Amino acid sequence: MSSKSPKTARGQRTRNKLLEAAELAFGEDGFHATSIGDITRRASVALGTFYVYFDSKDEIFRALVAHMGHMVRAWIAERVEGATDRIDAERKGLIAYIEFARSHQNLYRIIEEAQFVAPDAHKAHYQRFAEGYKRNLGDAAERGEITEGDVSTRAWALIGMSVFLGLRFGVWGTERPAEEIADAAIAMISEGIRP
Amino acid sequence: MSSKSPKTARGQRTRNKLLEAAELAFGEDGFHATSIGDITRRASVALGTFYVYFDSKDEIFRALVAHMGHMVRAWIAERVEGATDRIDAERKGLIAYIEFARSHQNLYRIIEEAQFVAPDAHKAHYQRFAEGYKRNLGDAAERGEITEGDVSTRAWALIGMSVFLGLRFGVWGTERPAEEIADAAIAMISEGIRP
DNA sequence: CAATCTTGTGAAAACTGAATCATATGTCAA
DNA sequence: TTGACATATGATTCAGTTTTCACAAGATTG
Repeated sequence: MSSKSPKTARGQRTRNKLLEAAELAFGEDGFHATSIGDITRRASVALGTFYVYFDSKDEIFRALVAHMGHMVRAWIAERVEGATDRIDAERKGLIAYIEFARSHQNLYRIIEEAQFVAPDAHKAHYQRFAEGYKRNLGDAAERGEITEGDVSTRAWALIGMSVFLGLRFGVWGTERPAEEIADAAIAMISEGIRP
Repeated sequence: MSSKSPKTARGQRTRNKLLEAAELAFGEDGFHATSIGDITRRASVALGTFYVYFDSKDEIFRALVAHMGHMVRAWIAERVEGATDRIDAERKGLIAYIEFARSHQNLYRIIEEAQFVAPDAHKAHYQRFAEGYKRNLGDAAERGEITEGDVSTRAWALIGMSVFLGLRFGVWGTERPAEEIADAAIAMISEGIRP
């Protein structure tokens, strides 16, 4: 019952303005360096208006994490669509992840910062990811598209790989095409590095 | 010239007490939720004493990140010693990393939180890691212990893998032995998942 | 065009915690 | 024992922050 949901279209609009402003502010300056005033200033509303829609800074941050979660999943699902097999899907998924990091650096940071601002939300985010991964890997193994193996370890390893490649080649530097990175990484995963 | 280094053994002792207290406090409550008072209370010194040795909260945090960096590298180097080849070294290194996360959860968190508190220190930490990785992978490929491939992508992928496996199976849960996780992950990396 | 509901306002209250500083205490060498 | 320097103290200052609240404005309904 915490967040007060708007009853009219105008209210909905204002709430959205606040969410968009918060996304920018948190993404650029981080959670702690961002004040409610920073958010309302960007949204061009008065300070008090914030508390019409959110109970606290924490709450808007959580709302943002959930929102980002949907975005990443939708972004990737869209781009993995039509993959010929699991390995192709992994490749397309990794390209999508790096490109998401690249084009949504703010959202990417917010998800990572959640580890310290809203640990439960962060954990839930990655656990949801891991569940999907495990199911996909298990199904693929049954269909014989990949070898059998510990799906849980594989899932978390692949997630970590994606997150760090996204950080390094999506956020810190964008000098190399996402495809190139994904091809190298997926080659390692699919063929292995043993000669 | 910023941090005031102690001139006597007593001073050195107090400085260390502060560092240890800060490690506990930051590890348990996070950077922002920890006040200087929390640190000095744990160290059993007065508030003002903090500023005898450190210029700011930021500075002690950075000192801690650097310190942790040394610890992880030493911890891993010690445990990788005597590996028969690169793949064996990767396996031993991953076990070591997960066990480090498990037995030094505070330090592990501090390094991760650095991404938002002292981004440059965080970046430097992982870049240093990546350099070592790249060199090792390159050398191993030359010796024919592993296939040729893009060392940079491989390095960052392996780092991400380690970090997330450390988080999931070292910090969030310790229900499975580190060896089991490492074996599964290294099997994937060395043999690949293509049937 | 009231009456009523929702939405918007910004000054001010209540609070937080980092950093300072004048002063006190400990240590040691001459 | 004295002087000089390093170390320790914590109340106070200072620069914010979040949150509240009494009121104003806008929208909608009968």
